[in-house]
Amino acid sequence: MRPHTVPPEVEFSSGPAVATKFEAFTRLSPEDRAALADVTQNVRYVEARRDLVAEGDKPRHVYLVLDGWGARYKSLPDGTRQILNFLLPGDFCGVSAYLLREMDHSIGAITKLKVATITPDEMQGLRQGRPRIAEALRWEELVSESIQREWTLNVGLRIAYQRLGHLLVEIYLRLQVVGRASDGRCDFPLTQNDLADATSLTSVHVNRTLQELRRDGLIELERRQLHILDLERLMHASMFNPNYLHFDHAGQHLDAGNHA
Amino acid sequence: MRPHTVPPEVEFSSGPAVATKFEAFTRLSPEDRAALADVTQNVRYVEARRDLVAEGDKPRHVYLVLDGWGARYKSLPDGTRQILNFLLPGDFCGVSAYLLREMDHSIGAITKLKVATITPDEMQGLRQGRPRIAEALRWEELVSESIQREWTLNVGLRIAYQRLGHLLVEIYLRLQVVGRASDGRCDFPLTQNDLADATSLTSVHVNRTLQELRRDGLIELERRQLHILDLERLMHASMFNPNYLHFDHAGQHLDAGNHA
DNA sequence: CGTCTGGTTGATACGACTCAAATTTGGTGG
DNA sequence: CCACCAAATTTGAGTCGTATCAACCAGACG
Repeated sequence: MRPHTVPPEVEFSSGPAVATKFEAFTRLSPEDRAALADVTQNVRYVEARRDLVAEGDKPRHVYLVLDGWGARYKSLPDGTRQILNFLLPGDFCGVSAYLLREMDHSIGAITKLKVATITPDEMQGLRQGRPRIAEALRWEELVSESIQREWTLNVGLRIAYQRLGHLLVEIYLRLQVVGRASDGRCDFPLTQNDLADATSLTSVHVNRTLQELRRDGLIELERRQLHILDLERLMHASMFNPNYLHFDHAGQHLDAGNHA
Repeated sequence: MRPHTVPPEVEFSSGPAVATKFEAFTRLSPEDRAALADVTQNVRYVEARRDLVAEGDKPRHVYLVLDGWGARYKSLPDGTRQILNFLLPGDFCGVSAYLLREMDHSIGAITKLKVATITPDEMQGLRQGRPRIAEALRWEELVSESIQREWTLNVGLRIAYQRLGHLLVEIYLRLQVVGRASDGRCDFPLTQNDLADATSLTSVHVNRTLQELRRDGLIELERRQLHILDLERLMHASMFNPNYLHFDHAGQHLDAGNHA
């Protein structure tokens, strides 16, 4: 166990997260991987709790999260804030946003964030030259839309206990697919306040509900480390159906016929 | 005023909804319009309250709503249902879904639905041959993602009064952009039950909240007709910021240079 | 003319919020 | 290495928005 003076954005290792994730959809050739590595040269860091992009900005770049956690969020005039999704290592954002005049939401860093800055032109080149990556990018967008739908349902239909459980499972599975989680364990840099903003609960209620989840032997959560003690049971308790994540290698048929 | 024996899916007229909507983003050439008309030859009808596609289905076609209202929705094992978005005339669905093994949600008809069935190949052709339409399709997807985010926020952050108000405004503006609404008036085939499923309220509470909105002189709603009496005030009351709809002709720069 | 769907009303219950304060944790500097 | 501080977590008490349950009503339809 690492000393808790180490910042939470410490790297888990296991290669570039995007490539690992894309393998949940298709199989990449060495050339595909090289092309991905190519466009991720331009790195930028954002300090924890600072914004990467703000609502109202003109979208210019595509970003790829290399390390750290971010969040899409939106604020209301009355000061309330809704986290719309978390950005985890391997997640793209703003793939086509350059078509819009201005951002309709903000993106902030939860931990210190390491992102690759990619130009629309580079994306275009990637798409034209590497058809499998083009498909994987499309797939990623579909998954991200699906996640957004599931979040709508999550805040709409589930009570606090299931809602939090559902969120924990989703984060765990998404980290697992990029090689950042295993054995029920993962880094978990979110404060109870973040969880509150993501689940539309108050931090007080999040606190009490987490205690319930702990009391029921479903999770341990301390020192920014999450340990899911019984994934099956937690999934059941929170009515979690993993189908919406589409981590099912649906694009494997693309493997054949491309040896370039 | 039409007699109320006429079914709610009666056509408002004003040309193909998609083309009208795309004009909120870019300017289409006659050839663009012809290409759009070309791929919408294959028409299918779905009776009110039947499903167009069900969760678990293998996605095969792209659909374009020509007339009538539909809804994306998701059900939970406990029988509750969340409407995730409404499909209005001019809305595409499943543009890239063929990449996925199975649907993660269902799409049902609210009223009798008239949809065009488009094959992925036809979409591909449209994209390659008509760059402006390709961009408009991309724009449409971005808007639809943005709407989904706003719904997450809507059910998460707003209280019943604002939440319903917000939904009514959104629907009105979306209908307006396809020429199906004006002067604060539009068809409104949703039952209070549908509104409940869309806002994550109970139909009882929807009923009481609609009465409040009426009492405050913001809306009239009867005989499947919505009349927004004071759009400005309703928008203000529900903290409605139209930026997320991106009806701002962001793609007008594409107009020039294409005379084909 | 009975049936059905959708809308309306009333009474009661509960999940989550609010407000307020105390306690713990992690980081910082003397 | 300990004192100090800010941020995060925890606890308690009271309140409120919305759900639940249960009737009842109105118009559309066969």
